[in-house]
Amino acid sequence: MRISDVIAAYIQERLNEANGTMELQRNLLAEELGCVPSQINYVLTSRFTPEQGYIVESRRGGGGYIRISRVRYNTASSPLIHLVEALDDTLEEGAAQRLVSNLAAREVISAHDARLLLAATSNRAYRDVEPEQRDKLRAAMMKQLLTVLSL
Amino acid sequence: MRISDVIAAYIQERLNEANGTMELQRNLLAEELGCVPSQINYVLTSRFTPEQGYIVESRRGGGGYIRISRVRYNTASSPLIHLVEALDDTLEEGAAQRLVSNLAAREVISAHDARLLLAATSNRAYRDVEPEQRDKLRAAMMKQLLTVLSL
DNA sequence: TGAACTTTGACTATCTTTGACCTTTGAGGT
DNA sequence: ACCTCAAAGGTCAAAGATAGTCAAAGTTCA
Repeated sequence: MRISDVIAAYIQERLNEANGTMELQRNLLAEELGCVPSQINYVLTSRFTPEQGYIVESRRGGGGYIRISRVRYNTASSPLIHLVEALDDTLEEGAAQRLVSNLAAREVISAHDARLLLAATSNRAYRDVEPEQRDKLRAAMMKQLLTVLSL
Repeated sequence: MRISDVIAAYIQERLNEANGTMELQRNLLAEELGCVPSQINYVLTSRFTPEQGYIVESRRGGGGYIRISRVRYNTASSPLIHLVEALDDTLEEGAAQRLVSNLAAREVISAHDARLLLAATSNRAYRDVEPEQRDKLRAAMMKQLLTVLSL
């Protein structure tokens, strides 16, 4: 198993326990999990982005910390609407996969719909599209589908 | 026996053992079976396509993998399988719409899934794709999605 | 014998891990 | 108040680990 996944799982776990917000000390956690400190940053930038519904704040110096919070979606207005607006107009395959897994993990979409979204945004369906156009197509596709799901 | 057949047989075997879904590591398998890694791709693209009832997903980089799933051939979903096999590799927007409506009317797919399929195969999402490529993309997309629906 | 299928390998794309070097901040001494 | 500096965290690029693409060369078969 990738060490990145271990780190991500650890953070998720603590977010669950603590009602959606947690703090950690980078060097301590790195030592505990047996990785270099900057790997924590890698995990944060690749899997806990605003696009995926997380806010990361931090502070350096003595008593420094990294705070991670899950954005709370109030169920009144569909979180998907905001997400669609926030999405860039280009989306890489890996980013799409992470986004979908995240929505499924947070039960914003069903596992069934997640499979469809994954298939619809995978490069496998895009063989006849110029590689330079794929990320734009993927973004447009994702927005279309999320919009349908938000109705 | 062709090496491609050996690879295909190996995958089938493991799919049988494992209830229709398996993961492999390309380089490891290539070494084990004594072929170049790209030959695995050849086998996957020639014999494990949606037309033949398979979904292939993968991930590169450290901890990468290739996951192959076979659709279930239960009677409820078999109309979809036959349909995917029969579909041409080009599909116009109107034809896609009629196809989806028809499937929904016959209750082969749910109204919910029908809305997603329509969105995913509508020209609205295809703005960045060369017009000449759109019908091929639409066909590939339809096949991927119908295959996922029959999983 | 020509079209279709298979085999290979060089090159590319993507994701992860690591480490050297940089910046910020609070604490304590003066 | 001001200075200094150790204790955080941040950045970035290189190296490592996988998988994907493509076209040339070889093989098979109707």
